[in-house]
Amino acid sequence: MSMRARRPARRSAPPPAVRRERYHHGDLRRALLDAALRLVESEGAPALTLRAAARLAGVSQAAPYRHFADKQALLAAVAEEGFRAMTAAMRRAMHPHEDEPLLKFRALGLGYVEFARSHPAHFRVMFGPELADRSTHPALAEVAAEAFRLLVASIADCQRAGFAREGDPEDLAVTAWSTVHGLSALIVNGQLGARGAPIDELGERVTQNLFLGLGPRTA
Amino acid sequence: MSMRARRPARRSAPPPAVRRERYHHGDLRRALLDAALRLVESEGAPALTLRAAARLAGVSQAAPYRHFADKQALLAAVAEEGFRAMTAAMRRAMHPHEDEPLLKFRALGLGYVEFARSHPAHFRVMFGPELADRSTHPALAEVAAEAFRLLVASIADCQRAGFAREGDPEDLAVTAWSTVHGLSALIVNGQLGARGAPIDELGERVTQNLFLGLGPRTA
DNA sequence: TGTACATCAGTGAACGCGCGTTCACTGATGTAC
DNA sequence: TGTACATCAGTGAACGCGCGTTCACTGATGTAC
Repeated sequence: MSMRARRPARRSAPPPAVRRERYHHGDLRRALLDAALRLVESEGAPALTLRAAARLAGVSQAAPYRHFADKQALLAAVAEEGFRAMTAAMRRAMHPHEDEPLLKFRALGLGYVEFARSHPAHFRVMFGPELADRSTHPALAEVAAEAFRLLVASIADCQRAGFAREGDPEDLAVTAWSTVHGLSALIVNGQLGARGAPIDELGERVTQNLFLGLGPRTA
Repeated sequence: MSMRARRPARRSAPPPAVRRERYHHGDLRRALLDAALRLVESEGAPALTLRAAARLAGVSQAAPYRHFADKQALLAAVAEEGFRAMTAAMRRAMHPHEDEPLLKFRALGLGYVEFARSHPAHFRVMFGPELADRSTHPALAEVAAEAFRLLVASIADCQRAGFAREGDPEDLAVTAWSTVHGLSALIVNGQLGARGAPIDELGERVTQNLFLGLGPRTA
């Protein structure tokens, strides 16, 4: 017997999604996703299991299968949320620099690193090997592509303003992405521990170098 | 009863490490490490378990505990081997360019990326979150530090030759490291799949950009 | 407005699995005498 | 050279665990009439 009280339904429209004394959840998919995010953030990626998410959402361990085909599907949904949050964070960071393409570009990079720093496990899920094949997760592929487009556009802006050297912006974008992604990965996995500069400054310094590096060549 | 034949010992010195019809292995530590490397390379990091390594080495599942305190210790040993191999690969790549600091530097970067490309799972173990805390694995910390020193020295060479701009070489090294590490991570985790340039060329292009970027500023 | 019923989101129990680790043990080694 | 014995690298069985997934089921919903 369950410890959950069984009360008669009170209305037929979905509830405010807070009550959980009912047989039907209302929005279990959303609740599972939130639980999964909480798990990833607080316990790390390996703690993200279907069973743990169900537990945290207060439903039976078989319930998630009504909303996610399998574990990968939940993982992909978590990554998708991650890309959305990251893109939003980068946009927020860029916003104050609307008229200065180079500062805007740098803010984007700092936003990327800052997102990784504050959501390390989430970052790992987003870029981890489990989801390397995105062909089965088109929604994930799309949000990831959108983040990349933001970067390419920012570089193209710099080029138009004469602040970045010529060339295929996608090409420069891969370099810039590599730099901020690498810094993020190194920080997140503790590889820069005892290195001279405090972590806070690394983002500044590295993006500063990157920013110098992408400038137009005078030679 | 074991299916292994029991024969009387034939000599007391350690055997050529190939025979395995004896009760004592001879160099089980080495054999377990080799098994672990094989597992990581062929099945990926999650396949690396103490039991699987024991199986592959042909010993009981409890045997590894005579040589590794726990699973982390085996993992750390695998990562250590990885750093050694990577450093060796980079040195090999740099060798032909002994007198051209900038080419040498670039070869180092390409060597890094190439190592990651050809040993993706090993690369993940080396930089993964499981081993983020190296304080308990001093040997691992040392080989990792050596790789970083190689990079710093290469940058200092470039500066001395006037091919790289001024500044703390460690600072520039973190930028360069971020770039090659990021590119490696993105490639290894399949994030650059459909992107324009074939993977082969990405290393060339990105290191070329990096290389331009670190050059002395004329402005 | 009232009711039969199809739909489907949940339940709870079970499956088989492989893992890390511990334990008391035994076989082989090599050293002290 | 021969032997007793301490050492220790292996064995094999077992522990408890949590996982993904499946199954037959039941309770609630909301629609057709």
